[in-house]
Amino acid sequence: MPELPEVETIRRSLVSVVTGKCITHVTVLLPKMVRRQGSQHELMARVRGRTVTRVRRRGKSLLWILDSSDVLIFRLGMTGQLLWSDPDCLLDEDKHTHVIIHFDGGERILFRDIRQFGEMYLVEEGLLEKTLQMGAEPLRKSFTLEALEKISASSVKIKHLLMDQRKIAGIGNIYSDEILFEAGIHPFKPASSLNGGELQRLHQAIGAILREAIACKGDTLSDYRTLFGEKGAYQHFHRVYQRGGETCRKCPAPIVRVKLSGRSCHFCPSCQKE
DNA sequence: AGTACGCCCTGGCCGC
DNA sequence: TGCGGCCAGGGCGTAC
Repeated sequence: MPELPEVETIRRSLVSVVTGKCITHVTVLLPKMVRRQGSQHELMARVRGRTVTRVRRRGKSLLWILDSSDVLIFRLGMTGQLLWSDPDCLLDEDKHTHVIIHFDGGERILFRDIRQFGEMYLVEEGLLEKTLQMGAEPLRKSFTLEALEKISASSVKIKHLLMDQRKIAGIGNIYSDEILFEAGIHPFKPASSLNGGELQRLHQAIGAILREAIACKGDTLSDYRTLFGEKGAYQHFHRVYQRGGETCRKCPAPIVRVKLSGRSCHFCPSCQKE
C-alpha cells in the first residue's frame, strides 16, 4: 500500500531514469485504469512524442511534467507498481500489467496493479492543484507546527485527520498508526483536543517516521516494490502496525487492534492514553 | 459536520 | 485437494 515514503522512493528513482526521455507511445491493456479522460485514446494521443521534463510527487500521487505543459499523474491505490524495464533486461508484462509507457531508447515503464484501485490520468499543469485537491505536504518546510495547529482545528478523530488527504497529503493507514504511537497519542482523540505538547510531538513524529520509512525505501508488507522491483524494509521496524497482540516496544502492554470505520487501527493502550 | 458503510478488486488464508 | 467465505483497504459516493 504505497503511501508517501513508498511513492517518494519510486519518484527518486524515476527522476534518474525518465527525466529528459521521450515517450514514443503508451499501450493501454486495461482501459479503466485511465480515468477522468474522455477515453484512453485521448491520453495516448496527448502523451505520444512528449518528453518528461520533471518528476514530482504530491501526496501519494506521482506527477510526470511533460514538455507540453500536461502532467501525467499516477495514483497507485493499494497494490499499484511502476516497474522499470530496460531493453537490456526486458521485464515481461503479465496479467496484472495494465499500461506500458514506451520510451525512445526502448525502455519501458510497466504500470502493474493487482487490485486495480490505482489510476492514471492527464491534466493541464495549470489545473493540477485544483484537480488534486490535496492538503499540506508534510515534509516541506512550510509544514510548520503552526500549520499543523491550523489543520487540527476540527473535532474529527486524530487518526482520521492524519489520513485526510485534503488536510495532510500522503499519510495512510500504516503511517498514521506509526506516527500516533511515536507521538504517544491515542488515535481516537479529537484533533482539536490535542494540547500544545501533543501537537509538538505529533509534528515531530510525522517528519521522523516518514523520513525513517523513506530511508528504508518504504514498506513492503505485501505488494509494494521499488521502480526496480526491490522490496522496502520498513516492515521490519513497525512499532504497532499489524502487531496486534504483540508486546509494545516501549512498555509490557500488548498492542491493541481495533476497527475504525472499516479500517484496522493499532495502538498501545498504555503509551497512548485516550 | 462528523461518521459509517458499501463499492471497486484480487490473492491469501482459513475452515470444512 | 478444493472450494466458499472472509479479509486487506485508498478514495469516492451515499446515507444518516
